[in-house]
Amino acid sequence: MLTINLIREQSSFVIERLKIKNFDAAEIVQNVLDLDRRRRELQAESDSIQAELNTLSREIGAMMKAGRRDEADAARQGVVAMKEKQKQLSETMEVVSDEMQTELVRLPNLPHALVAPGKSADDNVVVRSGGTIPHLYEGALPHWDLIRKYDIIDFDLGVKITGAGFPVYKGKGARLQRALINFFLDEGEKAGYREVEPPIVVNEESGFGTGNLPDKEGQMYHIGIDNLYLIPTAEVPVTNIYRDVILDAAVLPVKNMAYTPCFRREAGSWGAHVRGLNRLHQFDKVEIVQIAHPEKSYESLDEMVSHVESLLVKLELPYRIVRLCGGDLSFTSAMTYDFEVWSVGQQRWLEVSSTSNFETFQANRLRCRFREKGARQTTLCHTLNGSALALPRIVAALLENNQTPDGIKIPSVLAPYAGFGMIS
RNA sequence: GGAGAAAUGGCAGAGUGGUCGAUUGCGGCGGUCUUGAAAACCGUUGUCCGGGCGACUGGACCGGGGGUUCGAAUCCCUCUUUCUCCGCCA
Repeated sequence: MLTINLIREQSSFVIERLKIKNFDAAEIVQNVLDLDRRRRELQAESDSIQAELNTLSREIGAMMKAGRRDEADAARQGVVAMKEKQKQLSETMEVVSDEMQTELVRLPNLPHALVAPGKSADDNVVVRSGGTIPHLYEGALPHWDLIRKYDIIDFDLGVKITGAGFPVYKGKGARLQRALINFFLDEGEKAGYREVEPPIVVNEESGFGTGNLPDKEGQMYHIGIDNLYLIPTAEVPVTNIYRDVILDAAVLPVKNMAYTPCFRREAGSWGAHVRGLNRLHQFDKVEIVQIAHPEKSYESLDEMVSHVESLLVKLELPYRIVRLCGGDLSFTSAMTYDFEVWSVGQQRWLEVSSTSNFETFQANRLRCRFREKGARQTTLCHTLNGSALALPRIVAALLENNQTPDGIKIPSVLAPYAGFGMIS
């Protein structure tokens, strides 16, 4: 959520910047400004009547104490009408304030100045690439055939137990999952992230804090009886640790990471390009999250990008890093780098990580602030997060890219974690 | 799931209808003293929303929401959470 101050002071800038996201903000901004003005008028009036009431109440108290009953009773009569008026004003103010909030929440985050204009993923900017793309050998298979051949991931079994998009990992397939999770967590720890294990169901307020509610309501599994949501990413519980928190500037940046399963309904997004492990309803992911000083948050973003990149290098996967253009940027993000690995079996890039700076957009919803030493004022933090990494597409790429006629080779960095060097 | 008790500022813990944003202690910050530190002493120390260039100033907040009252941390209703006992249980 954008701050009301920004809109008050720089409304035309807001409208201009949002054009990069192909978002026409003019009408909403105008509504917000009107409602904000009205809200402040109502508050001024309501507050002054309340101040008067408070004074009168104190006087009545003094009269009672002094035993002047008659005067007190007379004063009491006069207060009733004022009370009614005040009540109406404050109720109206509530309504106006809620309306303003509703409008404000509809505005996406402003893209950073470096974000290029653009309509779709085609306009994203490749900033770096690495690794070598392996050549297909005769008889090479896409991963959905490889997992059958070696009997390591079973989609049919998942359908039986739950439904489509909930695979069962078996034997070395399950072991490989665990190896990747441990490898990612160990690497994260070396990079200074504290591991946390958060709840994987969250309440409404947490969903709102990170911007998943109300915007992406349909993407999450909802447990109606308890009004809780299955997390689509560890970002939600981990970032919400810092909801309603005022941090000491000296502790920034705060770095946390978590492994969790993630649940996504993916309503209406099925098709030929999402076969196999490409898109699942449940998958595993290690997420890194930083709470940063506003002046240092892009340093944090760079550091996170380097960290994610180092994982791909160690896994010996061919990758590229793209900076999303305005049209591809999410509602909440100011800048996002996507990481893609080359899938030799499918002959295309697969997104395996999305690493973003949300600046104050989430922090404003979360009321996550910090204070400089000795300062009285609090300031909104910047929040960032990134996948480091999401498992399924990494597994897909590992299987496809490392297949040989004799089996699938496990990258040397993973072998000690997996306990085997080959799936055959 | 049943019965009971509780929820107050960073923490501990007073306050049961009137000037209480809230006694006090600890912690934090600033200072005096000291070669330095500790101790001691003095001062200061919540958040949010308005108004004002500013000094400053109005309002709200004692778990959340609602009610009674001229006036609520204090009384009533409701929800949530925590603790104790019982039941069930990984």
